[in-house]
Amino acid sequence: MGRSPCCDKVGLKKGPWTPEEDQKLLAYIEEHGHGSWRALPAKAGLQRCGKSCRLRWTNYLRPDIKRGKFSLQEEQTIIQLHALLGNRWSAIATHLPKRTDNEIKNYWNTHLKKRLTKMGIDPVTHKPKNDALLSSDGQTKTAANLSHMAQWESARLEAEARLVRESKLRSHSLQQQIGSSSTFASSSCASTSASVLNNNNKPEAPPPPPPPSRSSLDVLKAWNNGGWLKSSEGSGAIASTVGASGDLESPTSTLSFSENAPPIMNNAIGGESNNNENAMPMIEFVGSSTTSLVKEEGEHEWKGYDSSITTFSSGLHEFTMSMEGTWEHETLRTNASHDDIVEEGFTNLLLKTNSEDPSLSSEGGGESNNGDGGSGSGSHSDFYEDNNNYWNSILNLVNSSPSHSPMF
DNA sequence: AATGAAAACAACCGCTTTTTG
DNA sequence: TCAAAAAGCGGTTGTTTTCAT
Repeated sequence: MGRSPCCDKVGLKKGPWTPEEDQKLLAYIEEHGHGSWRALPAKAGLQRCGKSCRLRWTNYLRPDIKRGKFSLQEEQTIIQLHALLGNRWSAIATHLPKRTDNEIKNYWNTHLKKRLTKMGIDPVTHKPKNDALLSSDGQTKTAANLSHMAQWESARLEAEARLVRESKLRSHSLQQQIGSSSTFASSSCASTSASVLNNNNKPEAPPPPPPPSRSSLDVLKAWNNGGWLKSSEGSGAIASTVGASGDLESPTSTLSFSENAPPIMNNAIGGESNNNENAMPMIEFVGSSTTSLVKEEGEHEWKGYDSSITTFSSGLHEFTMSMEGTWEHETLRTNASHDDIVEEGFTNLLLKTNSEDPSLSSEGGGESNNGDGGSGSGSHSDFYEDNNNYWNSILNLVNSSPSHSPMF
């Protein structure tokens, strides 16, 4: 059937926006809301296509976005979430208050990607580039398994997120039916502003449903709280313990999975078959993660990031890790250039081996229930620990996402 | 001071997904 | 139910700025 172009391109201006154009667009939206983007340019007296106006508004003119340099914390967040989510910029953006996906994407492409590359880390896989050189069996195998694990978990989280979102939507519509109103916290920046401004035409329009990544977080949080394992142990029903820990506003939702047989991973870590129960490598973060983010009222700058000791255990491994040392940027900040800080901070974050900190050493190798002990288990390779540290830090990040962020 | 290269940023393009009538 | 419109999203390109020579 084909689709009509978003606008007829004849006579429409392209390229950078002028202050005058910005002013026109701002003034029009402030007064009328954007309504239909297609119709907006004519009404606002702009020689632009509606899509261009929408992008300009979404990425630059909206009052609720922050411009300017990314903080170290933001950079860390981006890197960690990119490791988890890949190039899903909009999902990443929901974790960074007031930042747009476009800005994050650009920042990644122009700064962070290069920086990681420079550090010898593949920005796509977030693994050291010399993987290939990790010749021998165990390490390569471990790397492969971790990669599988990450991919599998990512896919699983997506599926989870969908289900949780659907569940919440149902829950929300039910609430609406019974007259309950506005239990939603603000959604993502974009949808928030859009929903507000859309009110011009449809003042009664309900706020948009929470973004999927919110659900992803919920799942992670639930998972992180141990609820995942606990609830899934018996029946395969997965109870999302959202809100159970008291740090989330949304109601508890319970879902059931028909697929009680998750995709079989190419063995769990270490490649051992681990009884019947662990066709998939469950990872449990045994709840001592005390990481917290403190956000100052009125400004969305992370003021601190407590160190934490997190026990990381999978069905096969258990580690106790301290994130201490990772967040020393406040000190570093005073003594080094931004890039130096980042180099240091990220290097510590991503590559720091446990050898520097006794508490980082794998607790008894953690492999208490690992009968394998084979490749890579005798001594955790640095790579292995690095990976766990890395992924743990990602989940710590997710776990510590403020419940009142726009994400929620 | 001039110039070319690299970096950074802003915007566009085109595809996909969601919404609406 | 279906088609069109709108919005979302990620990749890419074009322009501007900065830096090195």
